[in-house]
Amino acid sequence: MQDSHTSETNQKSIEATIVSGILSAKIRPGTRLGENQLAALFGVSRTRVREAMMRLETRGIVHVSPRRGWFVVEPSAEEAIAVYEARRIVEAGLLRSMRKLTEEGRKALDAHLNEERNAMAAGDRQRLTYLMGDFHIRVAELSGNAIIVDILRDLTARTILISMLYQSEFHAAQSHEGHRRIFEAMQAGDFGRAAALAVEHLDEVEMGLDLTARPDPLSDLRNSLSLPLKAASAVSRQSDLKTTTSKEQ
Amino acid sequence: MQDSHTSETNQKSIEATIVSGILSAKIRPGTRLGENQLAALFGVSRTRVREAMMRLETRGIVHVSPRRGWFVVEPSAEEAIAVYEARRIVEAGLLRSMRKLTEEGRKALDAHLNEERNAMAAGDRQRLTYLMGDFHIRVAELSGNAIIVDILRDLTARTILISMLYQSEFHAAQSHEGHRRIFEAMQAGDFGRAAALAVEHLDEVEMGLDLTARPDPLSDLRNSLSLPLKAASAVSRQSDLKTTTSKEQ
DNA sequence: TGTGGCTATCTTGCATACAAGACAGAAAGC
DNA sequence: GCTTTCTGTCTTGTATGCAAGATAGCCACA
Repeated sequence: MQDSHTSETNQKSIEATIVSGILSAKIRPGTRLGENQLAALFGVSRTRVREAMMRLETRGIVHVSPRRGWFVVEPSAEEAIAVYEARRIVEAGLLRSMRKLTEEGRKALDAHLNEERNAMAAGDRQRLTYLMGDFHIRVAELSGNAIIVDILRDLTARTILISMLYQSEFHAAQSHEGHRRIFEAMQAGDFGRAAALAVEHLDEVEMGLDLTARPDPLSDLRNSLSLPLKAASAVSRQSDLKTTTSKEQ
Repeated sequence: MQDSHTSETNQKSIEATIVSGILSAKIRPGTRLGENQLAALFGVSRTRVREAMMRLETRGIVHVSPRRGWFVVEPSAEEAIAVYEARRIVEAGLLRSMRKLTEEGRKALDAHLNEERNAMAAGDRQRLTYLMGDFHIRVAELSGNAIIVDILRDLTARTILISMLYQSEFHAAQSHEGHRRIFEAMQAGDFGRAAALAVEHLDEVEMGLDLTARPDPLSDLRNSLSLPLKAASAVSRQSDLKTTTSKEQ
């Protein structure tokens, strides 16, 4: 893929490499990302690694446990629900805002669905995971709105982490069918239906999760004893303005 | 407002202070944010300031001009359009996803609309700018989804920067009326209509912009010649005693 | 065997030092 | 007077050093 880790690596590539690794299900939730390790891997100093980590933290991809290290986030069940909810909101809004599917867009999605089919036939689960997420990013790209694309990319990355934690079986065929139907509605110019189908599709995937399965079997014990380790799931980043009281939890 | 800049300041507060300053229209687009200046203001070293800047950069709030400094973003006309588009997508999706308005929520919005009225009566433009943006954040807060709230907060901050650049007149009454109607639809439980009204409202505000007015009349010339410079018109720094106010651009 | 405490080591947190680019203003040349 | 060049200063870019917390393992001891 990338030309090893020559001195060429600019700082953005650390970020991109990690996100890419998550999107393609090569990096698991909870993976420790040591500053020294990454610095050595990318041939830079800790300073640049830290900058990348800070950026990834604001994107909700990693979190830091003070003096212990950086970890790929392990979304809690509550966070998982919030991510799916956010995706439904954004994706439905996105589809509903569309007015027509360009020929170019039609081709892109069609090609993508073919890739999904091929990966299913080949039984390549890792690639399937990547493709299932990528479909939604491709839809976002059709809007031409970079802001929305970025938002959905990060949400998709989190979604993949969630499925690595809570998804017991992988219903690829079901997801593919969902994508196919969304595409069909878009092709028919019925974006309201496409939006409804997208919501339905995300609901299905969310329903396929076992949110009672704890990522860390001891997490509730830890939490009740307030013994931080892993999971530190406390509120991603709240409020630049009026934090007020809602610390609840 | 905030308890000065005691040694207590943690790094998040740099971020929060700047975003808050933008949301309340106290920081103008293009403002230079020198690392040394901020470090002195907050009583920390440049390291922490840089971390905050990096985070704000990923949030689309500031950008860095290599070896020249950090600046509050000055969205281009194209970016402005993208921001409004993104807001329409997210806010419409959000409203449409709602099922009911709780009594608590109704009270919060009602109180907010009262604040808008008061500020209009008082003619406090800066506060009005803040309130007009805050309405949308409050709506997002009703969803209870922190992800959506964060997204909309950042988009709102950018919106305020955009209006400071391109909005010649401030149609506060019109915006207030838009908010009132959205609230009314929500109260009636008609969230589809609320979403449509929100889109309409954002359209109106966007239409009120003069996107042909360049933030810097020379920017295109500068860009084409890659001659960066920007005098950060007025206000920006208080450190030097140079009295030569830039009388020409 | 089990328990408590100590220490060595590894981690990030943060500040600082220095390098290098960008700019402004003086100086030089015409 | 006008332009060009040079140089000093200011800015960020990056690495590194040191402090301090967290952890694991060892050892003493009951």
